Amino acid sequence: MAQQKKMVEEITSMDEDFAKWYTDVVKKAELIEYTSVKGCMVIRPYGYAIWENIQHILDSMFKATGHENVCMPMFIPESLLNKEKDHVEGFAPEVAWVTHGGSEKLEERLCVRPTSETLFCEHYANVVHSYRDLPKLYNQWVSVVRWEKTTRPFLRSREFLWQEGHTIHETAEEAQEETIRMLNVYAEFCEKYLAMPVVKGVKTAKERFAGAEDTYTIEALMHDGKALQSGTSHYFGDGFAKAFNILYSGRDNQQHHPFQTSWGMTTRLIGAVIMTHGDDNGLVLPPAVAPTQVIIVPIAAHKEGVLEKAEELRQKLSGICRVKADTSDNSAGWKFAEYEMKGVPLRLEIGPKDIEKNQCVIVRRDNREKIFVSLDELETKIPELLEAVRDGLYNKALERRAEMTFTATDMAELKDIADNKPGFIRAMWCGDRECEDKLKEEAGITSRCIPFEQEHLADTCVCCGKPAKHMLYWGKAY
RNA sequence: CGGGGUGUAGCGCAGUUGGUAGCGCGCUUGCUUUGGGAGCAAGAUGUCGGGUGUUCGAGUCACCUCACUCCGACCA
Repeated sequence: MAQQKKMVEEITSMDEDFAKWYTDVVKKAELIEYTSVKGCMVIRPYGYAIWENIQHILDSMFKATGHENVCMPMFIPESLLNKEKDHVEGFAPEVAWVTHGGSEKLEERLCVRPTSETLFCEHYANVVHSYRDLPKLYNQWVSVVRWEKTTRPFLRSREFLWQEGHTIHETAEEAQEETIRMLNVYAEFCEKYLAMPVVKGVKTAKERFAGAEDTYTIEALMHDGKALQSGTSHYFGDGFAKAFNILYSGRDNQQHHPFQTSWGMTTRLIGAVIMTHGDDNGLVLPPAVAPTQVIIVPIAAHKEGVLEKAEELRQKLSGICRVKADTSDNSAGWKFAEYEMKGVPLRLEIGPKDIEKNQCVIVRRDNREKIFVSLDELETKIPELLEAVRDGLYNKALERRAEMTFTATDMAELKDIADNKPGFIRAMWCGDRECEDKLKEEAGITSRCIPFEQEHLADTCVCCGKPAKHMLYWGKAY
C-alpha cells in the first residue's frame, strides 16, 4: 500500500496532537455539538445513529440471555442514596441535586441518578418476597448525570447515555455467574461488532465500584497508548440487599438476603471506536455500527445514465446493507474525502466507463484497497467486504496492542516504560494497596485489571519484591 | 478543584497607542466544470461569549462570570 496522503487538512494529525485530533474528528464527522452547559453535548444524528446501532445489537444480546427492559425514575431522594455507605461515599461528590420544585423548596432534596442501584433496590424490596420471584434480570436504557470536573466528548460528559443491567438472585453462585456472563457478552460485543480487542479481568480493590464486592472489566487500548475501561460488571454479594432490607422466603422456609449484580456500557464506547480505529483522514467505523455501510459516489454524474445507475444500485443493495447514494453536485473528490472523514466502511464508485463494463469500483476505508467488482456479483461481494473490513480493523488493532504491550519485572524497568513507551505494562503484583499507590505516585500509572489469562512473568512483586500473587495490566487511563 | 491557553460571521483567523468590525474558506444565485476536497462573476451573513465598570467614545483597558481546551488531582 502506497503511503497515504493526508487529504483532510482540517483534521489535526494524531502524531501532532492526539487530543486535538480526537476533538477535530468528533466535530468534523458531525457526531456532537457543544451546548451552553459544560460537559453536556448534543449527540447529532450521525453520532446518535452509531449509538442506536450499538443499542440494537447489545439489546438483542441481553434479550437472548433472558433480560427484560425496565425504566426507573431519574430522581433519587437523598435518604435513599444514603442507605449503602460505600456507595454514597463513592458517588456523593459528583451528583447533581434538585432542591426546588418551581419556587418551592423541597422537603428533601433529590439527586439526579448517577447510577440506579438504590432505585432498583427500593423496587426489589417491594416486589421480591419469595424464591419464586427470583431471579429478576432487568436492564434499562437511560441517561445518568455525574458532575465531572473535566469533561471530554463521549469519554467524560456530565450527562451520558448508557444501559445499566441490574439483577437479583437467590444464591451467590448464581449472581457470580451472571456477573461473568455479562462481562463475556460485553467482550464479545466489543470484539465481534466493534472490532476492538479487549482484556478481560477483575479490578483491584482500589479500582472497585463503590459498594461492589468484585468489579470485572474489559480494558481496551487506544491509539495513543492509553487504556479505556469499556464495560464493567459488578458482583454485589448481599451487601445492598442488607442495606435496603431486601428479603425473600427461601426453599427452607427461612428469610434470606438475595444476591445482586449490575453491569453497564455507555456512549463512551463511541469514543473507544474513534480512538481505536480512527486515522488522520478521520473516523473509521466498524461496519456493524456504521450508520452508512456503503456510500455510492456517482462519477461524472452529468453524463447520461450515471445517476440512474447509482440509484438502481442503491435500491439493489438496500436489502443487504445500510447504503446511501450521494447525488449532490459536490465534486467526486470532495465526496471521497467527506465519507472517509465520516468513516464509511465501503465506497462504491460508478461512472460511465464502469457502466460500459458492467462493473464498479469499491474502496475499503480501512486500507484504501481498490477493487473492481462486476455488478452481477455485488450482492455477494458487499457482505464479504464488510466482513473483511471488520477483520482488517480487528487485526490491525490487535497488532497495535501487541506492539504497545510491555513487560516489566523491576521498578527501574517499569518506570522507564511508563515514561517512554505508551501502552499496557504487564507486571507482577503482591496484592498490597501500598504498591498500587506507589506505582501511581512514582510512575503515573494505575492498575487496569488482573486479567483472567494469567502469565507467570516473575516470582516477585515489581514494586516491593515480596512474593507475587497476580500478573496485572497497568497503564495510563482515560 | 488548582495551573496554563482560547472565545470576533457557519468554520479558521486578523484587528496597531481606545476612534465607522475585516480577511480566507464556506453559504446564496448564475455560467462553466466533474475518476481525489473545481473555476469565474455577483451577493448575503456580526447582541465582538455574557455582565459590570472606566471613558466623550470599548472588540481593544479593569473586575466578575460562562464556555472550550491542555496539564495535574477525582471519576464510565
